[in-house]
Amino acid sequence: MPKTKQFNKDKVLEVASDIFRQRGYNGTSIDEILKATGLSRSSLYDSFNDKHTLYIQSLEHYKNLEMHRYEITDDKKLNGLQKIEFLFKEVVNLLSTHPEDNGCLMVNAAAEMSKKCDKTYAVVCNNKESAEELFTNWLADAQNDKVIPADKSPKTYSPFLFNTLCGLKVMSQSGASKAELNSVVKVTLDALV
Amino acid sequence: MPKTKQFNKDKVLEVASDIFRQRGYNGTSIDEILKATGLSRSSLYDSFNDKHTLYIQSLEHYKNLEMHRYEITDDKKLNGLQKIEFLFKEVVNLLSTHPEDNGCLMVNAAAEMSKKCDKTYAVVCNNKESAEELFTNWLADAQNDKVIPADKSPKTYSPFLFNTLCGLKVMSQSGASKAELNSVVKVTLDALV
DNA sequence: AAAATTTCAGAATACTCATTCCAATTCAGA
DNA sequence: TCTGAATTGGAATGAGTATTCTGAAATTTT
Repeated sequence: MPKTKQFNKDKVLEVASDIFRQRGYNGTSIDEILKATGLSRSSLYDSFNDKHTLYIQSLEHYKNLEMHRYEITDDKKLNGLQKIEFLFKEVVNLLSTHPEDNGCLMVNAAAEMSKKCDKTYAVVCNNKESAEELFTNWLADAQNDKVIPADKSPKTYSPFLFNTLCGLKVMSQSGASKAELNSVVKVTLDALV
Repeated sequence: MPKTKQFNKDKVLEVASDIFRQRGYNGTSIDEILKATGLSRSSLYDSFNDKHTLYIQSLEHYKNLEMHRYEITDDKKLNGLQKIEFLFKEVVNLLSTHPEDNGCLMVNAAAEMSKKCDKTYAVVCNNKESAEELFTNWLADAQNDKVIPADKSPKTYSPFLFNTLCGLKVMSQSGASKAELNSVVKVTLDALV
């Protein structure tokens, strides 16, 4: 009997997370999200409760999407080190392809909200752990394949890789050129071998 | 004949930059700044024009202060590599001493405003260049003192160091422990030798 | 002490924002 | 086709915002 939902919740989160990414939590108005999603005010509040809930769900959606993009690298026939290299090249390409629109919602959320909102903090921490876990696995693979030395413990090098990744996202907002980002990646990868 | 200013502009910028650091540009209201500085509304608008101008001046003030803190390292009787190490240890201490209040205005500004405001972008870029210049000098010193190999070009390693620095500031907002930050620093420094 | 000129307090203005609410619309199932 | 529950558009609400303005208070120099 009920009328069916006229919109797809994931699509809405997709659009919303992109606006939050560009404009931040405090810089985004509900009206902007309504316009971008085409949703009615009532539908939005009915489905997502309030702006803050929508933000947290957008964060989670973004995190899942980004991690999924990263994990796709696993399907490629590459050794662990090559996977790491592939991921970093992809990130650099993404960051430098659209210089005017290349922020990262996770980094922005860490900067803007992490200290003010426990739920944001939880997602941000969770994202860090997931990414580091991925790196840890790839580093271990690389060791098994003897492409990186056995004494370079995956557990200590994975935070280093994640740190570089976060750095790149800030650098790209600070006027760094693609060449510079690539050079940072090269030095980082050299540190592994 | 005129009444003298009842407040010190630098002190106001000090307080304002700290609030902007904690709450971001869009998250900060003029009223909060008035309360924290004790200034009257009229005095603030008389001295700083508007919120946006105050923000840019706060950014510049913060940048100068941070760079000054970094440059103090130059006074110590250390070789280039030791100076780099000292700076990173200081940053890690600062980041982990007040876990609940350890953001960096420059990183936050890069995330929140860099793409939306040319003046913010200019300060953020300028900060990057100043920091990298400092690192370049220290790396060159270290090469002269033969503590790092001659083939590690300061020009390519200084962006790497700045990248690590930015990463640390994001990591500390993402639940990284002091031990983890230190470990990132150790790997970074190992990459230099 | 008076004058000159700034500082200051706070009311007033003119938004913008998140959220609520209600009436009108829509549509799956009987 | 009719019905009932959900969806929807958009007006209404109420709080918060940056900024302006006016007149009173303050203070240094003459």
